[in-house]
Amino acid sequence: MPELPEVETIRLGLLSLLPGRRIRSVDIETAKSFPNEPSLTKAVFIGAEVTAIDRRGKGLIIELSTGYSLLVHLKMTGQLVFRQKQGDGGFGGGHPNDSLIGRLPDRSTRATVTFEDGSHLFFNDQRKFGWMKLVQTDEVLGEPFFARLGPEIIAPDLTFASFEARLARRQRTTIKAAILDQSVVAGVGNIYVDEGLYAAKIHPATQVQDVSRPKLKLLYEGLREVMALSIRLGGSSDKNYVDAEGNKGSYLKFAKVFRREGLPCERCHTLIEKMRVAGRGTHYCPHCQKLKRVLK
DNA sequence: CACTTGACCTGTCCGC
DNA sequence: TGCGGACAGGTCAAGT
Repeated sequence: MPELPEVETIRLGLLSLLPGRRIRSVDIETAKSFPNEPSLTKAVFIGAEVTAIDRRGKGLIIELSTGYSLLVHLKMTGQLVFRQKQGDGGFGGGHPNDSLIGRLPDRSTRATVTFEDGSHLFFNDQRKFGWMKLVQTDEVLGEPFFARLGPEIIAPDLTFASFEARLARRQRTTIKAAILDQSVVAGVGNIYVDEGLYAAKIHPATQVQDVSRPKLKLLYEGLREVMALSIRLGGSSDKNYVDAEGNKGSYLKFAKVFRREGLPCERCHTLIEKMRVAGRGTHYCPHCQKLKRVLK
């Protein structure tokens, strides 16, 4: 899915589009994608006004005037796309190559929210891993997904000392697996963990306990910089990701290793390689990111 | 307990 | 062209 920068880009888009709009109806095509009881949906969703849009880790929180919030997790292939009117093609904005999708709803549309003014919010999700669910606003952070999350990797008050201390809970696994663990820090996924490890010159399969303190500091700084840059660029569009208006993000043009296997490293010109770490496709420079093991 | 591996789905791409 | 298998931005339950 969308990782933190993609979800944040969607949040910013929705923030300029949804607050103040009142929900007229919802059309659920795939029950798995929006499994709330119809009676609850009718009571707290239909007729509600959107009051705020928040984000925690890779999860979105659409706050409603009824004291409930619509939580959304896009997982791997989810999209939340707003259209003023049904049938808008999405190709008319002057950026014809920036849109991945045409008329909506389409084959991957799992639910459609219609507002009083006739505009729509489409929840598309090819693989059906994503979900939307209604929860009382004051209980959102107690939801299992949110309750487990560590601090935001981009939080201004996340210090290096805190980052290091949280990683210490995962000494005997790979640094890549530890960073992907959302309970350690929230928001980093498979693209940005590879980019951050490249920035810090750490081999992704290094045991956490074998990463030196200076390198850990570089990783902390690298992850935060990469996230900030990607938010500025509207995120990464590899396949499915689009923002709230259906447009792609451009971060991948600046990626140093992700999906660049076989291409030269910008630092040393060694060819980028791909391997499997923590069950995920992993991109790295075999020269800049050497595997080091501390023998005891 | 800490850690790893499948499962959840659909679609696409690659080798035979 | 068809078919099988691997793989895809994420989590979670069930294994060891």
